[in-house]
Amino acid sequence: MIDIRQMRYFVALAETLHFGRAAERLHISQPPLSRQIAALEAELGVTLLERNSRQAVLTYAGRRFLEDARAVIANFDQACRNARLAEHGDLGEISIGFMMHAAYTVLPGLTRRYINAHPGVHLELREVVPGGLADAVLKGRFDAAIMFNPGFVRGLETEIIHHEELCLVMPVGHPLVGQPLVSAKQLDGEPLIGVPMDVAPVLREAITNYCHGAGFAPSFRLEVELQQTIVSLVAEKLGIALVPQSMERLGLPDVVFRPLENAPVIQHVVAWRLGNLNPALPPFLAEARAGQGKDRV
Amino acid sequence: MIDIRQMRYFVALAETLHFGRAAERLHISQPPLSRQIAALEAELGVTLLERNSRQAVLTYAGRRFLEDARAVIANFDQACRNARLAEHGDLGEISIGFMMHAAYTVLPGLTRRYINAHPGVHLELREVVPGGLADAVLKGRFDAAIMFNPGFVRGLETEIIHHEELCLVMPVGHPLVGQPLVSAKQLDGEPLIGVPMDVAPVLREAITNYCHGAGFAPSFRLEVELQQTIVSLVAEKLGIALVPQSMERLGLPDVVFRPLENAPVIQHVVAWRLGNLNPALPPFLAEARAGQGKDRV
DNA sequence: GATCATGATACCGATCCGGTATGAATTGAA
DNA sequence: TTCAATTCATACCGGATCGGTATCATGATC
Repeated sequence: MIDIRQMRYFVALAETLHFGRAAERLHISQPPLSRQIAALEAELGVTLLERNSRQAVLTYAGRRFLEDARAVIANFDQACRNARLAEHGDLGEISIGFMMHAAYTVLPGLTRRYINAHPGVHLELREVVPGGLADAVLKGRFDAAIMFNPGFVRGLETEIIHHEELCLVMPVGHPLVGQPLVSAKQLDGEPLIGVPMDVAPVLREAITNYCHGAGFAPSFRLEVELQQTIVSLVAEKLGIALVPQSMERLGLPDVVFRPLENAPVIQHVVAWRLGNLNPALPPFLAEARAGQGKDRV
Repeated sequence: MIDIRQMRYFVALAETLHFGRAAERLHISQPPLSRQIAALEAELGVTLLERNSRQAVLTYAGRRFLEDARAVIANFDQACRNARLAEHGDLGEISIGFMMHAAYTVLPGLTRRYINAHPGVHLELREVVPGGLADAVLKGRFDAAIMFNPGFVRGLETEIIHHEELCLVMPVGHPLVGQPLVSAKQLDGEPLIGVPMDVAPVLREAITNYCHGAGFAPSFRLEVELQQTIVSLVAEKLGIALVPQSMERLGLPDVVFRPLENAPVIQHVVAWRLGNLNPALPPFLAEARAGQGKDRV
């Protein structure tokens, strides 16, 4: 059977057109080279070189085979290298699901560092609503997710990589704008805008608990999915809202942000399925940990 | 050293995930397969499959290596097939130079038949003025040429594949239009349009000889390179011309074609350099010969 | 706990590989 | 013309590798 080694021998010979020198380059002696080339030609049923005892010259078929053999050898070696890279997570693919809010916090820096450190890995980023993320990771839809901390979920590993306080956002002209620091009690009776329970349960619960701690139940007038939409609706004087601090960076006009007394802290975690063997995952998690603090805005 | 055979073994194993069945498919027994896979993993330094004695499952690196190995094996086999095809001229490339006039006679049918019969051959067609064609073939610029018969040229092989008579072309209203058959003598004194000597010496000489045979020297009023330009100029009443019969097919208006008494016969040949080893050449020459007669218009 | 299935290991004969020595053919110079 | 040199092919040998048979180790299943 024809062998990749015979191809290597042939390429060396075709590039030198001299059995002796080609053998030297291959670190073998000349007779085995002659024998392997003869065997290759016999097995192919094709004359690759004309030898007239003073020089060797490629036939047309030999010229063609030289081109093809070079490509085959390159692919072969690359395949072996790829296997080694893949084992250490330096080659492959990884899919990350993230809540859209992460696009304003940890995601940009994390992805930039990761693709720089692991250029061979194909990174698939998919933004989804936070509610279904844990389930998607457990089902294998994503290798990892960036989301609000869901607490303990069976089979799901999480690690906190970022945290930020919620703050109050109001339209300009709102009575509370005068306060440099707003307390929970002052929110009683204010119409709130927030995310639906099924979209971002963690965030919603944090707000609810904050209000309950002050002795009242929040009244949500409007529910929309995206944080930036919430801020826009606040600008339209449709209510006030508790949003992560980082939303201030959006720079939307006609709104004012104020810190809250004993503000609820919202945690971002990276989450992955216990037992996920994708070798590209540990390096990703390592980058996520390493970014703690750096990714703060 | 890692070997293409080990890749084949691995692919068979990865596709069955069962050492026994994979060995059966490979027509070997199970122990050598186990040994070769172990050797492959050792040489790669990579675990390709996890075996827990009840089933084997690919690792991530193994999955990657499977894809790569499939591609390598396909390329490898294709390279061997290509070598065999190339030897018989069924794969490769061939460059053909042709005088533009051939585009109205033998070339269309010839190229159609050739590419149908040898779909693996890349055919390069280049139209050039006939004058330099023999030289271009001798210098290796073309593997073959379609041209007027240049007679004997050292180192050049030729074979006649087509012949046609010259005829007279005149503008409508010319005195000779009344004649159903024109003799050479009647051309004496007529202003002629023809090709320059360096562009198509064979054609030019044939016309000159024809006139000399009738006892006069032709007077060329205009010289242009292309036959169809000649006919166009005839239509403009700038002179008359002797052109190959096939030019009548162009269907240019305001001109009349008339046969000549003892008309000069112009031969098309296929020409190639003696000793050209391009394996795609003999099949091309065979098609050129086979087309004799068929390519007549 | 016995049986069955599966892959790994041990060993053996045949084959293949590469090395050394040598032969055959052609070239170039004396 | 002849001799030396170069170059590739052939013959033969020891070692490595391959595949085959027999057998073992390990779980899973009943």
